Amino acid sequence: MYRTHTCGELRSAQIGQTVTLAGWVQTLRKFGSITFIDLRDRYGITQLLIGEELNRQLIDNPLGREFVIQAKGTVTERTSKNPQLPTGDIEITVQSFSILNKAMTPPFTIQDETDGGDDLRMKYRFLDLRRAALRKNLELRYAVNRAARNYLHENNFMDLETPFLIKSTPEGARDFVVPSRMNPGQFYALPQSPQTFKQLLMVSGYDRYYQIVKCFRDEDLRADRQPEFTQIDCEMSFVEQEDILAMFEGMVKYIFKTVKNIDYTEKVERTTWEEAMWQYGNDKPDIRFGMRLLNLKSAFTKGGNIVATGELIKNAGFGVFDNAETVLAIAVPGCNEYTRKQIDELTDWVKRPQIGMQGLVYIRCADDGFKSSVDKFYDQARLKAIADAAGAKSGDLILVLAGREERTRKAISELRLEMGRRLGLRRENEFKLLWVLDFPLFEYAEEENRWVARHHPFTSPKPSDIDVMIDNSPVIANAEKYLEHPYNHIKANAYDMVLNGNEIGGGSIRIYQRELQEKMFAALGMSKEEALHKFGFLLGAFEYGAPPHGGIAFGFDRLCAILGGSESIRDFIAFPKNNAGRDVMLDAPSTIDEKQLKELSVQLDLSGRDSL
RNA sequence: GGAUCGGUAGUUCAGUUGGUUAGAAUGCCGCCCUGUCACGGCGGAGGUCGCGGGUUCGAGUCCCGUCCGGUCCGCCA
Repeated sequence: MYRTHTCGELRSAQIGQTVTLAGWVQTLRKFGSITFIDLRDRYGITQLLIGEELNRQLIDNPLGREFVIQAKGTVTERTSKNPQLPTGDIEITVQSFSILNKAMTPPFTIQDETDGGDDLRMKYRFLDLRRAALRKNLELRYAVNRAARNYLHENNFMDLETPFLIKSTPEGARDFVVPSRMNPGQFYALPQSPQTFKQLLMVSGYDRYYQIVKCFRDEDLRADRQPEFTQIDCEMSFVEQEDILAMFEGMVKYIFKTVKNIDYTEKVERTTWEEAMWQYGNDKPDIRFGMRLLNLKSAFTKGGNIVATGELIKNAGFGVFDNAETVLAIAVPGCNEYTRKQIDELTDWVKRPQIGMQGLVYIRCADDGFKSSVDKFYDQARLKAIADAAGAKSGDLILVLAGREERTRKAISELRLEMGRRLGLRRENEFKLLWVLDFPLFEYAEEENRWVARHHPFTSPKPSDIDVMIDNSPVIANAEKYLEHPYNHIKANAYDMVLNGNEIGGGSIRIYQRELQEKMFAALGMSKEEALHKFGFLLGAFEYGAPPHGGIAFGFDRLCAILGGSESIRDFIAFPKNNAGRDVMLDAPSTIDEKQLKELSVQLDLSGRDSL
């Protein structure tokens, strides 16, 4: 037997017992004739005491960090206890020990505060994973996994596996492809999600399906995006949107309770996509704080009333505002004392290429009036009107951005998040859920001059919009005026769940009738033949009794990262890829040899590429 | 595809206006130490300053190119 106990479980209750432990040497502390060893495993750290006699063994067989050893000894009360360790009241007075395996000195310290950089830790991921910080992340991941499974199991969902080698359908993200040896010249694709399979399972009558499953997308990476990632993928039959929302806010609340012991009792807030864009400039707003947008150029709804804010800035001779497509403002609470330097710094912040604004207008609100960078153009009365419309109070600082519609909206949305962060309004241990509903069904793809599905092509339109879709041609006659095309206003039965400004899940009520699905494919510019070739199996299935159905998928890695209080999902994946999609430990991807290529009937053409 | 920051000891970093033998901390090695737990004390080893080219009497430092890594935009739910 290698061990009788783990390194995390012995307490003063076991004093006197003879035990055997096995683990890794975290640290050695030598004192002439005695040595202390912190022995570590997955469960914790226990101190070993090597006495005078045994200590001589260490001269011939010296120990080092990360050696794997086994030690037999007596659980003893410590003369000086360590309150920072759960096992800190006891130590093992070692009677005998043996080295199970030596270890090279690790390239970085295996401690909570490691001295290793990201790249190095990625290369030696197996060492990094020994650190308690990463271990806790993976434990949290497993806890979320179990909670989701428990909840879904209790609600009659069935975990059904779907294939990874499937058919490429170039809609949405780029596919990873796999050449087929037995079918020369042909390729499988790895699934971007099990979407069509779960819909087919609904047709088959498995009315509640789920899977915690890997999905693959060949797109550029981010801190919160990996080429292979895990989804909690779910689908239900005989449901309307309300049923799905209720079921899955239930799941997220259950995960909160089980994993974080948080009672999320309040109702999950809801907003429409349009409202979210108006109020936050963003379809995944962080609603832990207010600071909503004021549109100074066009009308907006306030308490059901349309307020024509355009009047607030008109006819003042300020060209920047007059010529801008849109002018958006936020009232930052308590910041009217920002110095010139601080405002200059903010101005530089919005001028960075990632934000891309030309400048920043400010209005300081104080009891004795307003002070702004546009005093030349706007008198006190008008500044007050703007401040009132923005809901600014004395002591606030109003920040205004002007420019092209989309860019300015994105910029003010980023600025709002940045100010929220600076003011500490994005509290790490506060969790706020939000449903964003009624997404547009289509999105205009400029390069292709056609409509693309905003969610995916299986999403159903709102019932009231079905006729709009049926009765109108998707053809965009005038690309300049795509905004006015009826398709631009069609809303989908699609919903996203947003947590603290992160999209954690999204789904829709699906199309389940062949005719409407065909219309959808046609709207996306697909010919009948093409649709049949790509999705004939699904269209066919819809003719054999497809039930109404819908579903949702949660980004599992991202959910774990947020619950763990981290921005980066890499720390919650055992073996992640780096920024360039490489596994630096395996050094993958890599070239394959000629023989393999030949078997696959694949020829490489790397002309025009800088390197392999 | 683009922007931006970084690459100096095993590791994390400092290195001023271009100027002697490139530093610190930590890790590693050796000696001392019976109560430490970030142990302590003394000593030591350890560098192609990512790579290539250029400017200069002289380059870690300036310029050009390139590779690698982080973050972001585009892309992607």
